[in-house]
Amino acid sequence: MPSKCRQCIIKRFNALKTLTHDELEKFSGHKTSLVIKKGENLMTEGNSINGLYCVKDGKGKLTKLNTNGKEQIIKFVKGGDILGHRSILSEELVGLNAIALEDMHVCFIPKGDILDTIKENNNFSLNLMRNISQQLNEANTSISQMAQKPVKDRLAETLLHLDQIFGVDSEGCIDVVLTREEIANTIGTATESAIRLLSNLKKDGVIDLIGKKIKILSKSSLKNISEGY
Amino acid sequence: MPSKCRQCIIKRFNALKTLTHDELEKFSGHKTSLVIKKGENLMTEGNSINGLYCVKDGKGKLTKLNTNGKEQIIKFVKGGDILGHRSILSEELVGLNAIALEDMHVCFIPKGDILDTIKENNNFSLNLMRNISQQLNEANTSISQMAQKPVKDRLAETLLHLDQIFGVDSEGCIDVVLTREEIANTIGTATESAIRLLSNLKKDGVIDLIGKKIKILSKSSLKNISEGY
DNA sequence: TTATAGGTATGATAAATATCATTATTTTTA
DNA sequence: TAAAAATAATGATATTTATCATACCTATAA
Repeated sequence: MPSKCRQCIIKRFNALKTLTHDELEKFSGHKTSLVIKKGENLMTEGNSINGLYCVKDGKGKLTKLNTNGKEQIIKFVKGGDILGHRSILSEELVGLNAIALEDMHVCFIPKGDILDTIKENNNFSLNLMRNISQQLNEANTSISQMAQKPVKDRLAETLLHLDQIFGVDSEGCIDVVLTREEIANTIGTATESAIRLLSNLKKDGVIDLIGKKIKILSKSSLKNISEGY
Repeated sequence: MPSKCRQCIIKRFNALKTLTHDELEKFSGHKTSLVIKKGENLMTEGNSINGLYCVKDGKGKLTKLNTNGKEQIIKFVKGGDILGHRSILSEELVGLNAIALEDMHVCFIPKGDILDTIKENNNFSLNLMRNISQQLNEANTSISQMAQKPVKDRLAETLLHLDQIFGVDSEGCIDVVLTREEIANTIGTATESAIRLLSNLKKDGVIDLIGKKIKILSKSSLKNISEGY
């Protein structure tokens, strides 16, 4: 049985925090809870959806398939993130794939409820807008880095970014499991190149590699590398 | 003397089209008209502003300065574009430089008026959100292309994009004057590489180079090249 | 357990791209 | 207008990155 939105801890971390008691009750009544198994798609490029997804827990990746068939990872998501905002603004199709990196719990809130709330609750609109706007800002930074930084710098940048998003586990490793290919698809390089550069960073004592897990040994070194030193 | 917002043709092309007669009158009364000379900054990375800019005419570029001091062009702007939305959503600093590629006429509308309108006019909010959301979508596509396409493909893509944004002049050339360095800073490559690739495209009869101006001779060829063929 | 597959690692080589150098051309300034 | 500065073009070379080949793990299933 799905829990109440009012009791959901996640609502504190996103635009939902501006909702009134009544608005939360309405969402609760209309929402659908779903489980996305590791490897499954929550959203698929080119499909249409009719509402917002609110991620309760689990980790995922947002990807784009290139004309050459290669996957580009655009962004990582986790609990508290809201997906599918484009569907409530226009009839346009979904632009990205959302794929679970581990089992995810997600709530789906239908478009109608969201649009009603946008009309009635000004703070909700502003928060949603702020969220999209911040994503745009991050995307712009990303464009600049992809265009101008060499692969080594982008890898360093990405490791710091993953650390910041997902934190570390009890062993001090970045708390997300990615294949080398996924790392390569994030920084935009060949898998072999990503592997080679990771090995170099390990040889230089900047990181440690424990199976697929990555442990950052020196953030300051990574920061320097990411800036070209 | 500044003209009335109500009479401004530009308002038809952006979120301002949703404004009521009274709202337009209010904007008219509070707005500032300004002229940005070629090469001058309308916004500067790291500064703060307190309102929205609405571009009446003229062309500009949005850029980001990298840690290595290199300019990355993120987006081109022209009449009808709205800049500075982040300033009305949060106190955060401007993330991009807006620089005039030719003399621009711009109106500045103070934050207060915009926020009032967002509260009162739901369609205005939705349109603004839609605008930002579309920019995010374009940015995501851009990340993917920067990360995965070779320079030649990105150049072809960019030429088609410039044609689409700015159209052509009476001679059939893309109607914007960019230096080779600016083209290089758009696609993320060295100026010499951009020059070389442009020369190749000319040799292959895909484009013509007339001074700084570029004339597309075969859109379909460019499209193919942009997709890796 | 052994086979099998998917992922990781590393070397050799090829291709793409940057850098440096030099000359031409255009634009700006005095 | 001539001189200076900025931009454009092109060659030679160095560096970065991709591709191909192969070997090595590690998890999973027969």
